[in-house]
Amino acid sequence: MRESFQVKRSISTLGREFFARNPRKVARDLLGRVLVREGSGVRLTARVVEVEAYLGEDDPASHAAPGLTPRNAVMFGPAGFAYVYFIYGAHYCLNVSCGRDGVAAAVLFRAVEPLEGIEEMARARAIEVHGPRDLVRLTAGPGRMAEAFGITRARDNGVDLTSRKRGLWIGDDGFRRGKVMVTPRIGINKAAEWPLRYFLAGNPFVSGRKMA
DNA sequence: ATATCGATTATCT
DNA sequence: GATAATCGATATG
Repeated sequence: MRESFQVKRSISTLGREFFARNPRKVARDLLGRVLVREGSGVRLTARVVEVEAYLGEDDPASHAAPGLTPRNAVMFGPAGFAYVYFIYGAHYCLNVSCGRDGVAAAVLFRAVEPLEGIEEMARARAIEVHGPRDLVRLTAGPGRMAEAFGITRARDNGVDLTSRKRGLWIGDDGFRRGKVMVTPRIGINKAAEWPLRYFLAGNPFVSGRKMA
């Protein structure tokens, strides 16, 4: 069977070494990878199209800026683990820890493009998907994609995203990303100019401004 | 298309 | 007691 006839490609996990690097590099290389939720019912998969790097204690915008606390502990630990926080009394957001054990760093997942399990995601979001507009609103934005994947702090904070054991992981399906755009991060007041937001140029599921 | 605003709570000062 | 890595609704051009 020729490659072009293949509909579903197998997905391989990303190893610890992938995440144990500078968060800027991890952020850029995460674009085009696949977020997977499985283990209870239908498998959910979605392509990562927008992320932001958070540099740790020296980054005023990072939750790690005040130093180690119970909330941000995962970011100070080894790379490849889920840091989930709750914000504005309403939304969960998913990050993955990066860099060296003992040094805080993370990448925030801001938007994904749904691949499998769209009906399940819509149910989790409590919205109906009819046109392309609704589809974008399903997973474009950190709070939205977290809700679509049923991510909560109680359930997912501290989960090892390099392992399939807990049913939430990051994989590679062989997709070759196109052009990457870099802009300042969204929704922050401190260090607002730092160019640490990365997204796939032209992808409709990217949230916020789509120009550099 | 851009702007402004309210909701709602875990977390830290 | 103030703040926040957001979202959805409403208002206006």
